[in-house]
Amino acid sequence: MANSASGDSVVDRVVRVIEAFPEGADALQLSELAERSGLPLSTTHRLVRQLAGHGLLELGVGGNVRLGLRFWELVSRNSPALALRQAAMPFMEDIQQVLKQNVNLGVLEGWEVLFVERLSRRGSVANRARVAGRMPVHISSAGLALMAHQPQTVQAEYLTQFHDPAGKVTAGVVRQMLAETRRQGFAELAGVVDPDTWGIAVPVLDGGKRAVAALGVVVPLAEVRLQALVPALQTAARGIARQLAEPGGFRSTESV
Amino acid sequence: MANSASGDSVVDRVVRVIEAFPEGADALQLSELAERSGLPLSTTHRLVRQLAGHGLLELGVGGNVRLGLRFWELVSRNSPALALRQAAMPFMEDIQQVLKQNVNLGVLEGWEVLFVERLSRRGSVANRARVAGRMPVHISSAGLALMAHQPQTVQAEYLTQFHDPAGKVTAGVVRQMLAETRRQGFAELAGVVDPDTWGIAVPVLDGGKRAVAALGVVVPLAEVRLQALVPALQTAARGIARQLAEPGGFRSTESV
DNA sequence: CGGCCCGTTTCCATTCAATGGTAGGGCGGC
DNA sequence: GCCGCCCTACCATTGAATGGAAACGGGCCG
Repeated sequence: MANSASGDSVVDRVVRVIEAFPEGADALQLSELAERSGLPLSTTHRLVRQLAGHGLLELGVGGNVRLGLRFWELVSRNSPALALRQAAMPFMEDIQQVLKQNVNLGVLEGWEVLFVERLSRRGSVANRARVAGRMPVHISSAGLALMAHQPQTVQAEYLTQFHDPAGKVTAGVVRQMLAETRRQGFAELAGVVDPDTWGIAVPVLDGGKRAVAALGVVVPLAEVRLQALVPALQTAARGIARQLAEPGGFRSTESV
Repeated sequence: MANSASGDSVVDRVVRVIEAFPEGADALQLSELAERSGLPLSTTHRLVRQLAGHGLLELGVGGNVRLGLRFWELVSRNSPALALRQAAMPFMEDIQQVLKQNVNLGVLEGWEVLFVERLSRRGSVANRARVAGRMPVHISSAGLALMAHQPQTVQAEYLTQFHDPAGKVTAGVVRQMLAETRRQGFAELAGVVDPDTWGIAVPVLDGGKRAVAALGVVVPLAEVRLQALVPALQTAARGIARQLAEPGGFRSTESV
């Protein structure tokens, strides 16, 4: 009953608060935030007020809280995500204008794909990928493209821990999909994400042939022209890779 | 010589650290970060390690620090910036395809414009606006469009505090520009940002005729066809406004 | 090869900021 | 009008945050 009954530091708690915002929710009640973050109401209240004081959170009328523009600004302006995005955007737009369909760009984060950018025209087919959203590796073409071009050790580790909550897919199946993806140089996933759509993705490779990102499209199942599509994607991916190689470009996560 | 010699809380310090990243810098030395944030080295080191533990920062090889993808993810996925962007993107792409030039989207933050999105084709003219970057209100067409459609009280307050560091522009001149912008319904700025470019922007108005964002383009000074351009922008701006009005849409900053 | 310099990392006694239970206030619903 | 819910404010307690100092590491120069 003193400094932190739960034994975590102030930083931990701030992170808890930020992480408590569920994806897609724009505003939360203070009490709800407290519950979600697992912190006492008093503590949450104090932290929120402090963060709001810096503009990182914005306080609405009745104690409702949302993330502030300032926070987005601070974090975005130096994020590797932005650098990657900037390098890729022109190529993504080219692809999109030719195909008139969804284009997306993802990176590997944990054992999931994190989508950094998505272009979708009105009228294009549904696309589950959301900007700053995640998807499991094994049910997204971008995920397969990324994982198939990771070092063997990483792939092995991924397959070891792999577990499908639905219990439908086994690690063996995923291994085969990865092998096939690697062999082809691109990933395809028909009707998995959505019954009527086809996902296709190619890796963006760095100097060491490691995938730092994946460039993908989602097209209607009917009109798939792989012969035209894949080369276009691969060309774009090379362009992105070249752009990244330039000074100040994006480097993949090289943690300690 | 105990808890915070400088009298600021842990939250304050975390913010200081994040803010210490200068725009565009992808990695910082720990010592540099400590100096920039004005914190003792030990403290900076401890905070950085904690944040890195949560993936918000990433530690490079020799104590160099950068923002983590996870941070971008957490902050982006619920940011009003993303909501606004999502509503605006399709319209921005339309505009861009017709004009083949830069399109940008900004909001008012403090007394500056914060650019939330920018589309730029290769080959289009230079554009100072960077995503998550800022520009002064009075030297950006987006800024004028935004400020000209704020409540009178806000405009008055802005003009009162206005001060051009270069000393060239007076508040009176800005007032006139705002009036002209308001009269016309769009802002134009020729050769100010860049000598050979023309910036044009229109406000995205909410129900109360208040500008929540500004949609702008940057075109070469030579080929300006206002008659075609402005209506196109205004149409797009209305489309964005309509999209925002939908449930879950972007609401402008309504602080306490 | 050795010494030096510079930056990162670890250690630890001091102390005040963080904590959170409790109480007050305001709004809406029954 | 009464009750319940939620935000806000208060305040004694105490352990987490602090930062100077020293150890560590590695790259450069003499």
